[in-house]
Amino acid sequence: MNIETTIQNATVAALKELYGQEIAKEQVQVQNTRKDFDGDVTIVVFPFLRASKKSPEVTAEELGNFLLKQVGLVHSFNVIKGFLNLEISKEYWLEILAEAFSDNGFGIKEASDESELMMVEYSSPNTNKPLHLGHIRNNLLGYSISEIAKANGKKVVKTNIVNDRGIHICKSMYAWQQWGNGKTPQSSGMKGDHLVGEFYVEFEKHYKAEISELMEQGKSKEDAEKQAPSIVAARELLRKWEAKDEDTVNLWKTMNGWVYEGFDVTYKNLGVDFDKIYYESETYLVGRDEVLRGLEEGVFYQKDDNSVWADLSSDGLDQKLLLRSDGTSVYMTQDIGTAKMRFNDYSINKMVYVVGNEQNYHFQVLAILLDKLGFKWGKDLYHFSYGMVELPSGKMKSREGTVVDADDLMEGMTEVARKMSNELGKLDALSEEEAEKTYRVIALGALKYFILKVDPRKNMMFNPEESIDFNGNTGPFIQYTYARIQSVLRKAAQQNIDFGKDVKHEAISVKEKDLLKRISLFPATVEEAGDNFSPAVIANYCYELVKEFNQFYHDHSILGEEDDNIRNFRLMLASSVGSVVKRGMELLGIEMPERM
RNA sequence: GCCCCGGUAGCUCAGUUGGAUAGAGCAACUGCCUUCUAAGCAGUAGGUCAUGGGUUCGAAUCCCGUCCGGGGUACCA
Repeated sequence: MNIETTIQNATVAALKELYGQEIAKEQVQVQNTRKDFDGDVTIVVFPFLRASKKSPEVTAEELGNFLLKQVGLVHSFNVIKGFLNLEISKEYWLEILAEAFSDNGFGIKEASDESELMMVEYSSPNTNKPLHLGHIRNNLLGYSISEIAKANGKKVVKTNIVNDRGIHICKSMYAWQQWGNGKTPQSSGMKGDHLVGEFYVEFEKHYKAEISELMEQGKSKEDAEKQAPSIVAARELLRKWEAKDEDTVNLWKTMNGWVYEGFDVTYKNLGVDFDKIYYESETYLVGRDEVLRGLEEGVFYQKDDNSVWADLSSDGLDQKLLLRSDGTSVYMTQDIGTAKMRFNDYSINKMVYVVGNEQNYHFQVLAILLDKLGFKWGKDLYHFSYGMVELPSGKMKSREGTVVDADDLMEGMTEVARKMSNELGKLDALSEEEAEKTYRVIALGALKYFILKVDPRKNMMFNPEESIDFNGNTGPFIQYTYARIQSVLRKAAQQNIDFGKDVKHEAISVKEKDLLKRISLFPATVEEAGDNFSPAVIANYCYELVKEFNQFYHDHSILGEEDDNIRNFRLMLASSVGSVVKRGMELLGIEMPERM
C-alpha cells in the first residue's frame, strides 16, 4: 500500500475515534509538502473542521498526534495554519530505493491474457504528399499513448489507416500524367513521397490558375471550382479507379508504391511502428455496403440525385452526406467500413482514434452513425483529440507549401546536434558511426520531447528558428543527465565497487530525500499518464527527476564519498534515477545515449 | 449566425479531485570547472493568472457575462 492510501485510511479512523464522524477516504487530501516547509506529505485539515468543531490548528495537532501514535510510517509532524505536515520515516524511503533499484519493472504493469485490448489508430496519412510537422505530433502522440497504455497493463494494437485512395491522390496522378515526363524516384533521386507531393502542388497551381481564368470569363467561383479542366480530369480518374480501369489502377499502384517507400524511411527515422495497417482502398467498400444496408433498413435516406444521407437532427446535429450522387464514397463512409473490419479482426475493448481536434465533429458523427447501424461499440469510440501545431507564420497548409517537412526537420536537427557536439568536443572519443548515431538520438530526443511535453489537447507553437534547443527543459538535458549517471556507473564498475546488496544511510540529506520522493512517484505518474492519455505527464516527471538529480550531483560526491555505506547508497540512487528516467523516456519513444 | 476549444512572466510552457508566498525553461544580468561530463549548478530581475461579477474558510482552478484568438459548421480529407 502506498503512503497516500495508508494515511487516508488512518485519517478516516482518526476522525472517527477523535470526533465520532465518518468521512469518505477520498475527502482526505494528501499532497506532497511544498518545498518551503518541513515534512514529506501534507494533509489539509480544513474539510474536517465541521467534524471537529475546533480551530484548524487544534484539529491538525490532534490528528497529528493520533497519526504519530498509530501509523508506523509517520516519524514526526508539524502544523502550520490548517496544514498538517508529516515527516515519513527514513525506513520507508530506503525501502522505496531498494525496490526501484532491484525491480526492473518498477512502475510498469505487465499485460496478462485477461487484460483489456486497446486499439490505437494513429498517423493515418494521405498518400499524395510527404509527412509534415503536424503528422509528427500525431505520430509521436499515438506511439506514446500506446506505450503508456502497455505500461499500464493493457494489450495494445497500434494501427494505421492509410488513405490511399480518393481525389487527393488522383490529383497527383493527373499532374504526373500531364507534366511528369515520366519522372520517377529513381530518375530524379527524390524520395518517393516528396516526388508525389511535388505533383500535388503542381496540380494545385494549375487548378488555381484555371479557376481564375474561368472567373475572368464570368463564371461564379463555385462553378469555376467545379468546371476547371484539371479537377474534372482528376474526378474522371477517381471514377475510372473505382471502375477498376487497368491503366488507372496501375498508375495508382506505382505512385502509392513510391510514397510507401518514402513513408517507411520517415517512420523508421521517427521510431514509430504499427502492428496492423489498413488501407482505405480495402475498407471503403465495406463502408459503402454498410451505408447501403442502412439505407435499406431505413436508417438513412436517399435524395433524388441518388446521394445518401443521414439525418442527425434528433441528435441535435445536421444532415450528413454518406455517398455522393455519383455513388462514390466520402471520408465518413470509409471510417465506418474500417471500424467494422477492425472489430471483426480483433476483440477490441477500447478503440482510440488519434486525430486532430479539427475533426471533433467528424468523430461525434461517426460514433452516432455506428450506433445507428447497430454496432454496440459505436458510442464507446474514443477520439483522442489533440491540438494543432502552429508556426510563427500561422497555420500550416500543404497546398500553399507553408509546411515544415518531417524529413527536413529531423535532418536539420541532427545537423544542429552534430555541430553542437563537435563544438563541445563531447563525442571525440567515439567512433564516427557511434557519434553519428548519438547525434540522431539527441536530435530526435529534442524534437520528441519538445512536442510531447505540452498538453496534447492544446495547440502548440513551433518556431523552427527558436524551438530547437538543447539546454534547460529539453530532451537533451534529460539525456545528458542520464549519460552522466552512466559515466559514474562505468567508473564504479571499473573500480569493482559492488553495491546494491543492502542500504544503510543514517543521515539522508535533503537533496537525497527529494530524489527518493520523486522516484516513489513514478508508478503513480505512469498511471496518471495512462488515465489521462497524457505523455506530457511523463515528460514533466522526467524533467523534475533529472533536475533534482543534477542538484544532488552538484552538491554530493558519489565515488569520492569515503563512507562506503553512503557511497553505495548514492550509487543505488543514481542507478535508480537512471533506470527510471530511461523507462519513462521510453514511454515517449525517446532513446538515452550512454555518452554525450 | 450557431457549436466547440483556448487566453498564466517579453517568448515557449507547467500548475493534481478548489488549498500555504502562482512555478520551470528560453531570452537579459551575476557568480561557480586542479574534484564523478559546465548540454550542468547557484543567484538577480520579470505576474492585475484576458476582463467584470458570483459561489466559499479558501479560486489560475467551479458558475455567469464581456473582450480577444483558434477550430468546426463542405457532394475536401
